[in-house]
Amino acid sequence: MALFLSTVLNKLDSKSRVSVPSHFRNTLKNQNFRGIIAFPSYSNCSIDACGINRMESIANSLDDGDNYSREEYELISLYFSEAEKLPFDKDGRVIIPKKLLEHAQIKKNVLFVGLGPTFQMWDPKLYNEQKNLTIKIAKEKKLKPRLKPIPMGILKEK
Amino acid sequence: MALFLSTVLNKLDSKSRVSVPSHFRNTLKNQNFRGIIAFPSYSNCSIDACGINRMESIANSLDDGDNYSREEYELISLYFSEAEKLPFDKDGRVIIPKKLLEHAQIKKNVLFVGLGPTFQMWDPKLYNEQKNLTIKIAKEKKLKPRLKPIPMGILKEK
DNA sequence: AAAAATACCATAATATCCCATATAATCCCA
DNA sequence: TGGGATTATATGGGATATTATGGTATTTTT
Repeated sequence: MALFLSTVLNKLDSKSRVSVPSHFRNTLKNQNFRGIIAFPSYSNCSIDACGINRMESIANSLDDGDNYSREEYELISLYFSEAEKLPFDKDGRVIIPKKLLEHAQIKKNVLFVGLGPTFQMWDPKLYNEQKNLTIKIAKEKKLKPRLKPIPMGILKEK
Repeated sequence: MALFLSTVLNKLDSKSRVSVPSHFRNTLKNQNFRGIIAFPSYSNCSIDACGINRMESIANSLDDGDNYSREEYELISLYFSEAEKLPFDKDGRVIIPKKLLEHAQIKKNVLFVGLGPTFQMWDPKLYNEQKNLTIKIAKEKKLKPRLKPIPMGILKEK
């Protein structure tokens, strides 16, 4: 499975092109389509993206059966309708459609944010705000991720 | 499962490279990626690290289903965004990104500390302080180590 | 023909590979 | 068991390849 990690800042040029970070490209190397799938995030001002294999497996699971409630089904359908297939050029860049740029309020810089199975593209400033909010909420609610990269036992020592 | 033990001091060179201790490398030998995953520790000034298999299993559990609240999901996503995939070069070294070096205040020396399923990278001086603090607190509270020197025991405790 | 999309090229910065050496660990045989 | 020989490891530096990014040319669309 694809695993997108870390965050990288790249520039949007006058033709709405950006380099997709090379390690993201490597992660996508043996997928059925040389490029990315991108669509507006419904929960915030960012662009969601992933490789095509993920979309295909979602499509399959949509097809075979009753995995989803009606509402989920509708939501996923919406994704498909708004998703764009963005191929890499020779240098590993993609052209980001105007619609998506507007949704994410991206002008000059594109922040690629790895989220594991997917990644997002953000305006750097908006991302910082979102990130701070997430941390603030986590602190207020005393959230700890149940799944920690460091074992519970060791942390509790401190 | 990977098992990292003991403590090793290595040097950071002018290109931000360090040798990962050879026995750590051996521990990672049959993982899906020849290198390490590293991210800022959220509880102190060190770099947390592990093999990719651990991250993949976290990514999978993120993906399949409703295990998480929205806030938890966002928090875990933050970890992915701050994690770096650091491949070994031919000689078993990794390049540590500037961000991580700053977080851990590492300049010249890197202390590798095995923690069982994961390990950490420290500035030696900071590690000593942390260690002394831990010991001091343990004495004050008259804690006795319930834990055995074999980490499996430690983990099962909790 | 004009505009838009696509392919192609150039370059500076960066990361990667490759080799050389010093040090430490291991082996092997008397 | 000792101690030289051999191998593995850590670390430095130079050469090479990638990457990000800008721009120009070519094709396609309208």
